[in-house]
Amino acid sequence: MATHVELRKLSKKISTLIEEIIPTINALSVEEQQKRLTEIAPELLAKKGHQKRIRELPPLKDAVDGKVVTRYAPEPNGEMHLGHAYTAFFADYYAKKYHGTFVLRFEDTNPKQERVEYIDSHRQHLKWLGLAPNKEVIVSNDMPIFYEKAVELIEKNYAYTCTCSVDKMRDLRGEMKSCDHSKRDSTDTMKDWKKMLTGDYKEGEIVLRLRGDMENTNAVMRDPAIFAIRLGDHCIHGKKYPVWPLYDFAVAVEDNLCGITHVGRSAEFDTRIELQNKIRELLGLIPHPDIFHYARFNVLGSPASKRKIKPLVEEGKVEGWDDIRLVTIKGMKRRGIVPEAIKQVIKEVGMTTQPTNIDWSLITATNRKIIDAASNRYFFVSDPVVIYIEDAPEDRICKVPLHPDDSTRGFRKVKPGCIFLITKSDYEKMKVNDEFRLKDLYNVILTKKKIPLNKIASVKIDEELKPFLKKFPIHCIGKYSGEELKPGPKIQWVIADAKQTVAVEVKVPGVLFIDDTFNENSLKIETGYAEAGVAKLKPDTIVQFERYGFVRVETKTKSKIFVNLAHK
RNA sequence: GCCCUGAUGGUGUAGUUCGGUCAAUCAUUACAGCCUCUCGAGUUGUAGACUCGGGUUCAAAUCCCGGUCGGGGCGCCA
Repeated sequence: MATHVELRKLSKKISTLIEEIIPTINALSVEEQQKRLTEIAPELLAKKGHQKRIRELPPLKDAVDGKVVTRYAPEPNGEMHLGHAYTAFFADYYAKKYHGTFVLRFEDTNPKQERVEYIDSHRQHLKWLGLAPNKEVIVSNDMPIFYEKAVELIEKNYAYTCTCSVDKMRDLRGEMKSCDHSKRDSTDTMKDWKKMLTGDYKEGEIVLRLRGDMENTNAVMRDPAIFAIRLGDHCIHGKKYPVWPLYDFAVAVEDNLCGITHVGRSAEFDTRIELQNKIRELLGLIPHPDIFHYARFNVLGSPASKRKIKPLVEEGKVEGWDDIRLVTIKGMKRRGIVPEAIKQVIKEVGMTTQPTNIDWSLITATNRKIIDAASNRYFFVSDPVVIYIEDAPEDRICKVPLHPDDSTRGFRKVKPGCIFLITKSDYEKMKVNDEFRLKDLYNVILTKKKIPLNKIASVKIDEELKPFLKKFPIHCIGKYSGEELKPGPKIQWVIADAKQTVAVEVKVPGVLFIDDTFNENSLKIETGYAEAGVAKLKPDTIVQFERYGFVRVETKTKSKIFVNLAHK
């Protein structure tokens, strides 16, 4: 009926017919029904094909190919996090989609907050993410223009200076009443404005207000301040400018200067559109950009806001802004989340207008699929236990592929002896007489548990090995039981020899917050040994420790290598 | 308090503009099978949702009215 509109008039008759015929059909057996259907309409029997689609973001309103200008406009007052990446991604995505321009704009109009290092940090992280602005703008460089526009508003009497306190003004705005200053004319305002610029007023004593509408239901329209005195040292301009534009004024003018056609931003700004449009109208700076909104983007247990992270950094509850539990770009990079995964997740979540609380599993699952094919495999034994293998074949070389699905990546070769390290949890699961396989090597039957090596007469241990073996209190004995590959547990191992292993320390990230309370156990350190090849890996390499997880190499010292667990 | 905004499985999304193809998409998650010399990847299957109450209609996730709940704003922050 969706396609055959003409049938809709007959809908009553049709439903009657349907009801009449249903009992007849139901009386038939399933086979019978299938047979009949094949005769009448075989296409209905075909299974609906499930296609994996690549999700595309919705088209932009009024977008003209080649003319779209988007922006990512962070304030350089903190580290870039997932929320920033979200905005930057859309700006980049739509600029590319419509062959337009992506502007990176630093909104550095609060001298006390901004830092040059953050400007740099945003640039670098964008690059790392593969988001490429075509143009960069630093808002504070346009201060002369802002002053010019302020004078224009004052001359037209669209603005007035006001010395009311913040508290008083808050009350007045609540009551929808103007203050006495609003009655002053443009000559008085101009005098004050000049005094503001020459330093005759102190910080906090006076602001320039827009003549808005004190009775507007949208409270931001009630004579908002648009310029204020700020005497701090600006990171680029020092003390050159005593008076600074406030957010809405700066954005309204700057969007026009940059020729921005489409703005994506998070929904907390939606009430400001009216104000920014009004400012532009008063100054004749038309057209307005189109705004598309999306809601805040949260990761469950990992706050993104500076407000929440800063205390953690200061109290030392996290290692810094690049802590691997955080969703700062730095942190995710260190953890081993790759740019493509971040972008895929952002695209998948899309531009919903309701606040989202995505789970880390969405990020880790996406990341895992991307890095799986590119990550070499290594054996790692955490919390090791020593096992001595009786009758172990001597003088053999073990050759293991670096990747199970891609032999072109090469192999790692080791010469095993008869003493190995295996993971304690594997050991604990096994009983005496259980058979298991040292993966890629041979089968072993566990013969004795908890036997110190020096109590076994048949074991001869190199003097050289003794100090190394002392570190492991639990020992056990196994017996070689053939080469044949058969079902059953296959466990990872490394050779018990300081020269053929490397000590590894793994940082294991957990969830930072559980129901809004800080999780004291959110970071765990695990130690163990990996095969020697791991020692040669360069920092920033991502590999998989088999049956353990994907890890990113962080740093190394002569005797130890430090890695971060990205995820299982 | 006033003003925006939103509500689809545990989580994230598609579908809502313009009612019928929705017996609701894709993914994540959990479990199981296959495959695999990893507990990874791949693959197959199973589980799980239209916020509630009314209304309109032959037909409502979709339209209308009311309730509930969530998020945000009301700065000399951005």
